[in-house]
Amino acid sequence: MLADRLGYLLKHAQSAFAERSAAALAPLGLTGRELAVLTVLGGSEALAQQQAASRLGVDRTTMVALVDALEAKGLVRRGPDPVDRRRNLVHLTERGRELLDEGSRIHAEAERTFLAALTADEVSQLKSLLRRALEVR
Amino acid sequence: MLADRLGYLLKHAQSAFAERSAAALAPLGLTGRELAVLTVLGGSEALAQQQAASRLGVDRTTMVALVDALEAKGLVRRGPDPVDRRRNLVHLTERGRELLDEGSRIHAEAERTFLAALTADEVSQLKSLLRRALEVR
DNA sequence: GCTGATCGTCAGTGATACTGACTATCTGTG
DNA sequence: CACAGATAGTCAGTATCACTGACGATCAGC
Repeated sequence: MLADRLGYLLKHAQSAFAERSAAALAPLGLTGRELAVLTVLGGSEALAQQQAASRLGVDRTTMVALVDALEAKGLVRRGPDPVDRRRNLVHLTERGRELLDEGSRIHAEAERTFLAALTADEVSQLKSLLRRALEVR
Repeated sequence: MLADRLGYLLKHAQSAFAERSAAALAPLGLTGRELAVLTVLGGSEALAQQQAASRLGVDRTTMVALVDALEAKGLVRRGPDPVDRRRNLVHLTERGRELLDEGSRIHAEAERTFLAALTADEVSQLKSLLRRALEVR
């Protein structure tokens, strides 16, 4: 049975949610990936591109284009790392933090509607199961 | 927190599992997508390409290349549909059914090792939650 | 002060999926 | 029966995405 196969379920859940989330974020001019970068950068201190990339699980060459796009929109700015000049520290701008807040709100809302068939308990169960499956590797 | 975001969890679970499953299937000369096609075709009667595509959730133009590859490997064969000559009915060959059986075994095994951190109950819980989230749309 | 490693960047590549157009065929209407 | 519109499979072109390999700049250890 196809619908019992993990690969099928994950792939379709992922793509369906990505589509819904992209549509919800479009009015902000943000993609889901860009919001994810803002989220990573929203922590206490600025990160080098590579650090941001590894937290996000993307390649450092992919991060270049993501930061390019965000910088072009004025949401982040690259700055030199005083202690290691190979690195760019990426900071959120004020506008970047605004969009991060607004985007997070929208993302949470998209999650709720996507998982409308599940109770709040089941949602956290689902996330916890996925997290545990991922943590092992 | 990034690891709480559904999109992040789904994307990484999907790609990690796809990678593992592809590696496990490689000795058979099959990709995960090809095995999925064989699975869909493994039902009681032959399907037209479009029917197979919609059950799999892929585009009909994508199915063309998938069937091309499987036919080149001798695992399926295209035949005319006697009642609608626009359609190709796609049948499993004997070898195709052998590889479907072997591939299903390997896929199940890959699923078990991928979800090794979860109990059997939790695995079916996870699948059932994903299935319910998908069924709504 | 050298050697090897790391960071950001860029060009090129491969996989994936889609759109649009085309042919052949079917279906329904008159 | 004839014709219009819809559908199946195919193909070319395009967009996205992520990766590899290379490069210059910089760092760290001996």
